Amino acid sequence: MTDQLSRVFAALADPTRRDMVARLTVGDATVGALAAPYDVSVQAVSKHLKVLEDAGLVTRSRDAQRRPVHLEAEVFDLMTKWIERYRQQAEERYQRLDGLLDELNDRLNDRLKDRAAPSRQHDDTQEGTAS
Amino acid sequence: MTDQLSRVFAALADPTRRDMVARLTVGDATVGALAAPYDVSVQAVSKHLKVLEDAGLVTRSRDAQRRPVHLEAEVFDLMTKWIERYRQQAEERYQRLDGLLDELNDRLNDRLKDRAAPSRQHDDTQEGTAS
DNA sequence: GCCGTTCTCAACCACATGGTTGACAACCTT
DNA sequence: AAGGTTGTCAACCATGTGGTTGAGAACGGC
Repeated sequence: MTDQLSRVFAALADPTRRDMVARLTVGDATVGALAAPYDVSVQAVSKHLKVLEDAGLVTRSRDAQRRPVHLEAEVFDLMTKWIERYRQQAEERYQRLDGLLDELNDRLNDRLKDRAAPSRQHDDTQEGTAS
Repeated sequence: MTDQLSRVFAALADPTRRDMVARLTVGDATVGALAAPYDVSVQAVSKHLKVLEDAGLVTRSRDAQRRPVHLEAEVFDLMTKWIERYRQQAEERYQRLDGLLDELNDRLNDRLKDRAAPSRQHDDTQEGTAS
């Protein structure tokens, strides 16, 4: 799971981490402050932050012993872009009522075949790489 | 990791599964067809599909031995809602240029204090639960 | 009825993940 | 200098995840 998009999704797959992100939208916070509401050790929270940091969702600076955590909003765009792209396609497809369309398509092909077109080649190059 | 949103994010944290979703936006497909491009066993793909199904991203019907897979677009909304909510907040905050604002705020408070206002209470009820 | 195709289930394995505790680095306070 | 606060790192443990292989269910074609 090396690519950034995967890391972002994985990071947000945990409710605790999602909650931390939510709380960080109102302002930076120290590790201790972030840990307070949860019933786990500070070390565990530190690990969660590392995951968020590796995903690029968060940065940690320093202020004496503290390490204020800052949310990086730009990374959200990565996800929204990916999601929007396929959500749109999926919805378009839904509204096209494919079943009917496919049937019409088959009939059309039959007619074209009748009119002396050579046998069609099956198209299997569709890849849709998700990078 | 019981809640749906977590399952959706986790499902999309895998590049192979993301690619399958991408390919499903152009139309339903059988397990075999989905497995073809990847260098893994059909069983592995079947497992991936189970994950997507448990997340509600996909449904499997049946047609003789085949099990056509269909993408459920509605679940994407769960994510977009969550993301948009916090992305907006984060961006607003970013554009407010908090550092400067906070400083101005402090100065303003100092002036108000000079003018006989009572001491302000700190607000710590902000929680941002992510359900 | 038998064979090939398509797919799932079960058992197993290597490795990642989320939690713990203990040690300690870095820093402010006194 | 000594001690408290804040946080990370390392080792460990239980559980989850993504892959494998093997067996078999369900079905169409001959």
